[in-house]
Amino acid sequence: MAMLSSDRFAAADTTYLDALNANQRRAVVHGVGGSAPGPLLVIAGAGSGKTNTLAHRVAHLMVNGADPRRMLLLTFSRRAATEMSRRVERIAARVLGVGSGAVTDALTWAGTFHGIGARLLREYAHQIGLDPAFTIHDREDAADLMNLVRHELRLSETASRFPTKGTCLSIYSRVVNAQADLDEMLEKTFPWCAMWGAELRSLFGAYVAAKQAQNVLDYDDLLLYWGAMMDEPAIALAVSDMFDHILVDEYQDTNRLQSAILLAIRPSGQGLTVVGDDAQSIYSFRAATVRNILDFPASFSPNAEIVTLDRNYRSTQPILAAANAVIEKATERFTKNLWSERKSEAKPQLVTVKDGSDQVGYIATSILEAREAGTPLMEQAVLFRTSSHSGPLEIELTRRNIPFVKFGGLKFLDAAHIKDMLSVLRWVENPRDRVAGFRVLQLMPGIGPGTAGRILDALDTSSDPVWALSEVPAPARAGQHWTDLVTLFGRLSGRNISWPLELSYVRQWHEPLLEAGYEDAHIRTADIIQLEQIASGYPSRDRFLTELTLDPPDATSDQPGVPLRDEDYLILSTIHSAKGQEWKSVHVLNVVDGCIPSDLGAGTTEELEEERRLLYVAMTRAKDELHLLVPQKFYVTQQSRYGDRHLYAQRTRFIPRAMTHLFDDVLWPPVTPVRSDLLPSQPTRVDVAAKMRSMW
DNA sequence: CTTCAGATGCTTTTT
DNA sequence: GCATCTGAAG
Repeated sequence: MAMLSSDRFAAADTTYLDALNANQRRAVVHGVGGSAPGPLLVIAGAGSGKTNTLAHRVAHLMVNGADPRRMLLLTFSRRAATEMSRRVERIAARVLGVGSGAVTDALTWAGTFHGIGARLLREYAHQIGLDPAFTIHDREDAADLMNLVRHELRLSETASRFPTKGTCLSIYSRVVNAQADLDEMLEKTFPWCAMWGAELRSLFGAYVAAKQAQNVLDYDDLLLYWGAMMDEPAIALAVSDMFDHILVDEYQDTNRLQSAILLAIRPSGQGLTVVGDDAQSIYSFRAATVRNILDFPASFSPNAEIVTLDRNYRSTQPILAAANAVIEKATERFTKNLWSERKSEAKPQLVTVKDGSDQVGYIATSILEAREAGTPLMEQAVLFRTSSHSGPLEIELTRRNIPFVKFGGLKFLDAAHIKDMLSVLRWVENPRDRVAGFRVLQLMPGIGPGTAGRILDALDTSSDPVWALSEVPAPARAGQHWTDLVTLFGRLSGRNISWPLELSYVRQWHEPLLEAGYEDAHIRTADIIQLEQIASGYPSRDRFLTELTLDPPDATSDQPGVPLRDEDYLILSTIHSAKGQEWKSVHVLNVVDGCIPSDLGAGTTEELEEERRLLYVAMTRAKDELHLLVPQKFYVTQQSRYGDRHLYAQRTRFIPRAMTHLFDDVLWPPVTPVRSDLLPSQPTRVDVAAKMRSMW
């Protein structure tokens, strides 16, 4: 990237700035050209060209001599990072005349907090007493480990019921991410578990010890260890020194731990830019706090500069008027109303339907009509609060042959047989990882928790796990599976097989177990073939495991095989996963009390406010057409105590009667007879480890 | 110790 | 409706 040296472009053509409005331009050029720009906060409303502005700033910095390899770009997901790189590429290519890919390749430090954390931790592992070969537990693995520890401590045998593994992990995670006190957190957020304070503390202590013994980190550790690492001045200095510019996207969804890390890298705020919108803060369940944005300016002296982007380029004025009305009722708000010049007569639609099946029928019909009118499926989306709400719709779409891709909810990687395969790889990569080993061993007939535990104990005490495994007396009923596993383990550990060929060896071992263990083995085999395809996109086993855990493929599709097909398809997404996206036409499912706001989220005022912002985020995804669906009756499943039942639903409280004039009221099906075919059917310098332990 | 059957209880959203 | 837990049989 030597060709990006500064002087050559000092007088470069900056016409790309002309396309920006005044505030966007202020954000883009802030401090550029001076010695070091001071901290900058960009409050960017929905659809205000946030990504574009950020991309322009990155490009502008580069045009003015900044080295892209010394830029840290923290985004919310890797999808956002890719999108950002793509746009920077386009702008920079135009101005600098650099070939395609050159810029993106140079922006090496672009990713999520967790992803960047993992990279830095591997790099500095030796200095903080961490084995750089650590493996990473996703949420489910972490819960499994929590469960093992929970049983070891005999907490499952308490007289009254102890919180489940998932709840324990949520509490732990929340405490860590909010940097809060356990007892306070229990009191405030998990009152029904408050009686278990002491037990939870000891559980968490043992959990942390187990993670350390097994050389695994969970998601939270990636931030926690990174943060702790920054407490060591020498390391903090070294890390700070790697970057000239740090840009953070979606700052409203960062938590205290993340902001602490950021401030540790840049106490002065020099070269630091954060972008966010408090009206779109929807991740407080993950301990994100809007205080990060509010407190940002005053964290530095002189204070950070603030630029507000309130012109919306996405939606028509009637859609924006409705969205503004919804968010206006928020009890606490800091950003201004958005405005747009996109005139339109069409108000957003408030569609009342009888029940869930009419809702699905309306959507399918409306989507096909829009497609006939020239809006391809890819320009349309259906959004919902909870992943499971899309179930009936998915059935109907499949029935009508409408292809779709779904974001959010259950992931490809969560399927049991995929986890089985990955566990084999993880166990080989890190034989101390008991969760992985436990899972692999129990796949074989005749091996249950007891036997698996003893085998793992034997491995733990040995310095050569491959040898130790071959010394274990073969469990009788496991038969050929056992000897094959020992061979496989030895082969993969020896690294004699090239990646991704390894995976097909694992498959060969796994196949007979798959066929014996699952009724629908042949469907699952297709998934495993797809897994092999995904694997071929990664250079090595460890990269594959790490990046797959940190950045799992987030879409599932109705058709097996190639995940992203060329043909047209509809987008189904949770509102959370729709963050940052936009479509011409948007349908929102179940805009009724009990869904938005969710029953579970209607407890405290804060939770309720977050649900309001969620509806706001959903509405502001739409460019031209917005349909909010209000089924009058809807079916509730899996409710505690009362079982399944029908509920008579009310329109969401966030759109009271006084607000309905901003919408067109639609009743569906219309009173006129409907064609029957349209009716729906159905060397250690800091002992970070000790620090972690002493927390509990 | 494993395995299976029946009982029990519990749910959002994601890195 | 599902996953998880418990208890009894093999």
